[in-house]
Amino acid sequence: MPTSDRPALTREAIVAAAVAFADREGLEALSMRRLADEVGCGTMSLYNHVDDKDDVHAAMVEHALADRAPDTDGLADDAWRPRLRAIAVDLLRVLTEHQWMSDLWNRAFPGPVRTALMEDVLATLRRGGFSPRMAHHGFHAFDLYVVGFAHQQATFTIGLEDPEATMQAFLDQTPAETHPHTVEHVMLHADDAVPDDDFAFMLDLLLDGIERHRAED
Amino acid sequence: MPTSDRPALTREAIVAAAVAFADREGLEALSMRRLADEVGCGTMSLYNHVDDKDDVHAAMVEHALADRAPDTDGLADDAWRPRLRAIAVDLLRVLTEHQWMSDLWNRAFPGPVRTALMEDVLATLRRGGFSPRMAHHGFHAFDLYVVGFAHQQATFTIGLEDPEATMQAFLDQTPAETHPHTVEHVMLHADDAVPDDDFAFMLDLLLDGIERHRAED
DNA sequence: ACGTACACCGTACGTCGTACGCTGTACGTC
DNA sequence: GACGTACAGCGTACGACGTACGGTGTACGT
Repeated sequence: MPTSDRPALTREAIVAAAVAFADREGLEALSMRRLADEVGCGTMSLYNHVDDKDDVHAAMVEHALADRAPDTDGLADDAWRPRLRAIAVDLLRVLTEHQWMSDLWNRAFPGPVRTALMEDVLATLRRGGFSPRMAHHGFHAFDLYVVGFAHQQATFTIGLEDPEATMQAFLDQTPAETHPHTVEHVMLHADDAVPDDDFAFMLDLLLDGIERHRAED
Repeated sequence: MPTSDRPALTREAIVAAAVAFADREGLEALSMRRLADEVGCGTMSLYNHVDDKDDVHAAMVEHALADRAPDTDGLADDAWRPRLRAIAVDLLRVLTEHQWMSDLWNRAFPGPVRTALMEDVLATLRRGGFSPRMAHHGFHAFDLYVVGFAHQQATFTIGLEDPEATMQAFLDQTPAETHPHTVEHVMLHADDAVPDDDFAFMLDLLLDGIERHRAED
């Protein structure tokens, strides 16, 4: 059992493998045994670099969130609206690239990377002229919107193995006579496949709403 | 092994027991074995009335959602704003009474009760003068807000076994010099324990935002 | 040359969801 | 009454899971 001549087991390597695996096979397929196979080590060897599965989850969020790169070049410090928009669009990109992230968002303990994002949003609001109380509300609304949207997208797009059949099953159980508006709604989903439109609408709803309260408290 | 002289095993009884158990011990503590113990039958007997665990989850959501009772008495059909507000407040009540629901919301296949809620919200918007497209957007924003808020509340209030210590651990790892706004934000959480304020703020943000788009498309 | 520390991992325990097949009762048909 | 069938209930078993524990070997400070 040589301990050298192997690439050396690292926390970073483990977490990166976990992210890659979850991207490929989904979060619920990720077990400590499969992760060890992926890394190429015994199952229990993982525990030399990781506390437990929750620790892996938290580290995965941090790892994936690390390539966040909001495009705020040339934006003034107090240009809170375009800044928040850039942060939101970029965050949605990361959340979309890693479908498992929204699941973990509220479960995993926030690390430094997530905290930096938090500070970023809050600082943007405060520099934009919002009071601490309004920045508080704005932050929560922002978080809710972006992550919630990504979560819905993830569960509806990927969570279902056969979206077409699932939608048909849903329509079969909701007669148009008693649920005309629901059927109409589902049809809108079937027609245009543009969730980008939804996201932009909700984001503007949020930003517009916040702006109206900028002077308060 | 008498099959009678026992209260008779029913799908309803199983689901009700599952809801009660999850309310008491949490969703992750709910296993098919423990549920069987709760009901007072063998584990596999459950499967005579239930497809699998996912089926139990979906039925739990339907069961809990069934005592929804929005206070819309005396409200005009086209009074969409107070109607939506009443629906939201009532839905939040149900989601708060059953902390596990927001977890299952996007996972469980929607049954007739959930569909009725959907139809209720959409009909309210359409009767209020919104176009199909705007009702579509409004519905999603509504869903996102209410369930997302409940989800955050549930994971932060109950998900943590020791909220006090967890918050302190978070503060310990985020120095005030580098993250002044984050610390400020967390302090606001510690000071006033009024999430009602947060919910009302976000709900009005949403309703105000929607109202501005009532004439469109 | 020896002691210690520690990365690695084989084994094992208690849990999970559920497939399978056996039981015994209830009931429709003569 | 006798018999056949259907079906609710459940004991057992299988393959997964997270992870506690203890052994084993290498590397390194002395």
